[in-house]
Amino acid sequence: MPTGVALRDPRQQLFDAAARVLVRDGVGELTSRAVTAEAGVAKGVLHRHFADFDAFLTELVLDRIARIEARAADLRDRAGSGTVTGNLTEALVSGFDPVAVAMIVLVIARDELRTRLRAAGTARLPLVGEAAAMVAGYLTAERDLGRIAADADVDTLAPTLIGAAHLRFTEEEHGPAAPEAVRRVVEAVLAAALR
Amino acid sequence: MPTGVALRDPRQQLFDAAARVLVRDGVGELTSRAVTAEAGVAKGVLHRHFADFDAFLTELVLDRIARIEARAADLRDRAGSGTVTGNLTEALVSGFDPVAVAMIVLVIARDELRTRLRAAGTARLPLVGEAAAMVAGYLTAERDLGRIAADADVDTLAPTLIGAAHLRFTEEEHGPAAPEAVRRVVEAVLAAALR
DNA sequence: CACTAGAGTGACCATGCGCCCACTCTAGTG
DNA sequence: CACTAGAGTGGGCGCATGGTCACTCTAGTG
Repeated sequence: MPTGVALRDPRQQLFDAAARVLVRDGVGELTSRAVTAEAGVAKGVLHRHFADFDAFLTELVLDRIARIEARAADLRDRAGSGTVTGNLTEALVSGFDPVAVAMIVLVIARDELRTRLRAAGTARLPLVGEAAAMVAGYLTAERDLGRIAADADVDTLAPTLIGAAHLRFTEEEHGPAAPEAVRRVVEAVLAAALR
Repeated sequence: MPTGVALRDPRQQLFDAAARVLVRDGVGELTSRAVTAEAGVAKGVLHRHFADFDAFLTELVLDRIARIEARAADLRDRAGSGTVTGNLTEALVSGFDPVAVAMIVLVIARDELRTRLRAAGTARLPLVGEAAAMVAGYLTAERDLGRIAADADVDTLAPTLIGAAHLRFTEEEHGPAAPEAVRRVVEAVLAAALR
């Protein structure tokens, strides 16, 4: 069924399809065929818009990173209001949604992807690194406001929170957020800093 | 070059070869061909000793879990001597060696593997779950000895420590242990419990 | 209204995977 | 010393993957 009609935003359409496949079927099923089929387009579309499949995946991850960065401002604006524990729990729960977790798993699983992402300027483990920076920024703001201990080691606390929360979600196997468990983790890590 | 001579412990030989390939070349290169080539045996050997490749991988992970469990007793025996922080740092650094990290990455990457491992009775994320149980046991012992706060939430602290430490190593990309970073994580998480 | 540049299509290709199995060799048996 | 059960070998099969490209259709142009 050949069509000459242009798709609307084929790149984003493919990104969304890939996210659906990833969350629904897992990394093992994330193939170029599965993505294009899910998007309802021919295989050729992907290769017209991306150099190769790994380039597509790289841009997919970078696209998600951009969204996380957009949310970073939100968390930082919360500094000073509500409770530190509550703000962090909410940010971690909403930040590590099933798609974000699947994306992290994807990066872990695909060796090649890490190389390309590093070439794209995203050092360390992407998504996690961005998320840690976001949390560190918030914690610094709270510290400046005197709401957490002045000697709190922000640069250690941030990746610790992310790591522990990340594991929680990985363990849950892409399941729905478990805010209670995340809140306990946040409380445990910040217990000393909050006094 | 056909040989009828029996190999010595071909299963363990293949396990070791797989670990080498995994650490050296990454998950993407861990194929049945690569493993048997690394072991210096023909492809057929693997299929004589294991039903299929995923069964081999499953047993590989279970083999590593057994080693971790064997080390659990060591950590628990340390309760009461040295420092809590030091004991945990050492256990986490030696426990999350490159092979263990690669093994966790392998489990994350292979959807099929998780299903099989669960069927084998290993619930949650294997290796991580075992390690958390090990740390929880140690922390409980220290709490009974009065060396950490009586109200410390051991069951939250343990997976938090594992998660944060795990991320450290994943970020480092199978690199050598970074005891300093791990020690800071341990101190941050236990700061309140140690008062 | 003829023309064309651009976008989507899908049969096809090479590659590499897990797996099979006819075969060879050896060590043990009586 | 003939026989055989068992273990290791490796060419090759079927399949799914990522990638190619001659083709078709459409929207826009002068």
